[in-house]
Amino acid sequence: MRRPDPSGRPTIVKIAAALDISPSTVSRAFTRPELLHPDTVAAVKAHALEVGYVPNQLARGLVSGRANAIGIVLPDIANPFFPPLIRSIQHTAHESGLSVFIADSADDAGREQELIHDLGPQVHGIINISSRMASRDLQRLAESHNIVLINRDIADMSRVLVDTAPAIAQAVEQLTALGHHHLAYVGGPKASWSNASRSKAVIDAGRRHGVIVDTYDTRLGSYDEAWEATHALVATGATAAIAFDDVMAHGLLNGFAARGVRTPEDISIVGCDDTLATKTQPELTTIAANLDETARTATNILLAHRGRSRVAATRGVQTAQLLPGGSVGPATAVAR
Amino acid sequence: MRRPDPSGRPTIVKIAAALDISPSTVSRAFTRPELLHPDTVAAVKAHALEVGYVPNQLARGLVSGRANAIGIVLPDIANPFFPPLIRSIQHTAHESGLSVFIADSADDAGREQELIHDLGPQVHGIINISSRMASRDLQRLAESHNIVLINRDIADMSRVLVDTAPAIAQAVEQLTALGHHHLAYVGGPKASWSNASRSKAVIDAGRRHGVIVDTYDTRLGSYDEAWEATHALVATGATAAIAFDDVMAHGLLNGFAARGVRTPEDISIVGCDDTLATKTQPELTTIAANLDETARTATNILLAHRGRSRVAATRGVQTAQLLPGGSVGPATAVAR
DNA sequence: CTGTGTCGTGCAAACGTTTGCAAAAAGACG
DNA sequence: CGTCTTTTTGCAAACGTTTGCACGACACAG
Repeated sequence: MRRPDPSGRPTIVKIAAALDISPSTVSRAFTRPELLHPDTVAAVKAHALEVGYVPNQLARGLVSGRANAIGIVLPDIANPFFPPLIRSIQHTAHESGLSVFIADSADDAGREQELIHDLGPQVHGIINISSRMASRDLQRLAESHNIVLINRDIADMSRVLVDTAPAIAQAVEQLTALGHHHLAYVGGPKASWSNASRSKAVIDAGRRHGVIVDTYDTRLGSYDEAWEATHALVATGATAAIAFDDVMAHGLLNGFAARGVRTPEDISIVGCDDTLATKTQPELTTIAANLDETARTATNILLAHRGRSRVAATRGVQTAQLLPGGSVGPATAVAR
Repeated sequence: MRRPDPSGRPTIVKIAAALDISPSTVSRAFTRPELLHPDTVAAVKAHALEVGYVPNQLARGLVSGRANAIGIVLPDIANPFFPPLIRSIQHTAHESGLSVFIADSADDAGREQELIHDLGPQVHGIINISSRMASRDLQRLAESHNIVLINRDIADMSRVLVDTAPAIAQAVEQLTALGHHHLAYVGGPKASWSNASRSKAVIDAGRRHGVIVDTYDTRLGSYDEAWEATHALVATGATAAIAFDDVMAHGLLNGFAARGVRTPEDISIVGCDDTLATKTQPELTTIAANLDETARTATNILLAHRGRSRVAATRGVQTAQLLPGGSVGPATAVAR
């Protein structure tokens, strides 16, 4: 057969030959050293280091049935909410010797499904963040894949959720106390669980405090859409806006500013996810949880089941906190 | 041996058995359909679709010597410069049926080396963005790996560079024409080629136009460092600042604002990379290239050599453009 | 008909590991 | 020193593909 480069990468077999022992022994020196004589392990490791041996994960995964890798599937890498999660997942996985695939579905549920499907055989499992897929499609995929969801709540599937409801309730309460009687929720991506859950939290809290809550839906939840929404918002008389995330809050901030509406004097703004809160002027009041922990939890759910056939359904909840900034102030009369 | 689930994923062998043909034929139906009778191909594909067959990339990569995957290694996923590149690389790779590994080195050259080393056997090649490694270490790695660098210029290695020098020269010229005689360059990450090259471009252009150029070095090139730098900057009498990137430009903008220095009335600011230019107030004047194309070029260099043993050294250059915003204005006398 | 191609398919080896089982070596004990 | 354990090692099969080679079938020319 093909012999690409005769002196290719060192393999277990070559090391075994050089040391005049069996390949199994070399293999075990790395995977089950406690089974071997310490001297043997030392000799193997020394030689391996010398020749620069790196275990071939493909062969490893092939025989053991599952690769030493996990996948991340998400709607849009460029959304600042995701990169910190990715980083944290990758670091956690790396500690266990796993590599990480990344796949961006461009906000397309069909593509998302395809990516999970294609990634399936080469990974131990997949962390699917802010999935846009239909629940039944996810459940079907979960029959043949280890899937852990982040910010998507589906019964019988493993998931880690950031619960923003308490902090949103707190924000609404504070706004009410400051004299705001008319709030607006500026919504994010349609198919997003986070959006549905935040929207509901604002409406519920508004109802409890007897204030008006308008809801502005957007398609993608982008900065530009939020910017544009300010046009409609100024006309309603709302004195405070809660945005789906910080990117949109930022869009509101700048959109209002462009229309001569000052924050927080004329309008109060609350963001979410703390992706750029301290970088705006004024600094955003926002709502956020510890994403590092969210990511680690999700990754560990996946890793806990290495070897086991199926990941048992788990539900992890992370509670977000209200982080006061300078974008909230007392209500004032506004042109309506 | 281990038989985890008797009726596991469909394989080529099972399909072959079901259709009463040889596994080779099934394999060829996917990889070399032109060798087969069209009817055979159709039958195989139909059956494969029905049972939900997905080729096992591990086995595939094992026998063919290289995996159907590439890796991305970079210093910090959370830096907004990278995600668009990642997305573009992943999409391009996906079109060729390749998956993408992501690895974040946390700005640590040692870790970067380790990640490339570990990823090596499971990928066809690695795109190393803004590498922090020493040149000789990279060159040594390149002996045993297909590596394409982005924003790192090393002879005899494949690389794609964003050339900001012409646009920086143009910016300096414009600033000079507006009466600025004292510029500052606020530098980014120490080990970054982009930083070295931008710094040099500012200094060279300043010299040509006979203006003073101060250089402020930072360790990481962060927003906060830029913010802090404004303290020192206001004392020097510089009337314009060119920042390593938009994140730092943003830090300058807000840092100056906090000190009562207005942009562009009191200070002009030029950013780089166009990661958030339109989202600041005023909008940043910035310098940027088409990252999509950069990413695609790098990916294609890697893909062009599938099967070939080694990727030939290539040098691609993308020229960045000056994008006028509202953060540059005429020079005014400033307290010095 | 026989010889020569061409096309479609099958055989079997190989890729680099892991791992169940069994054999060999080394200690323990009387 | 035998015998019995325990520790350490080796053998060989298996994972799911790809691919060099060869064989059979069929077509067409001579």
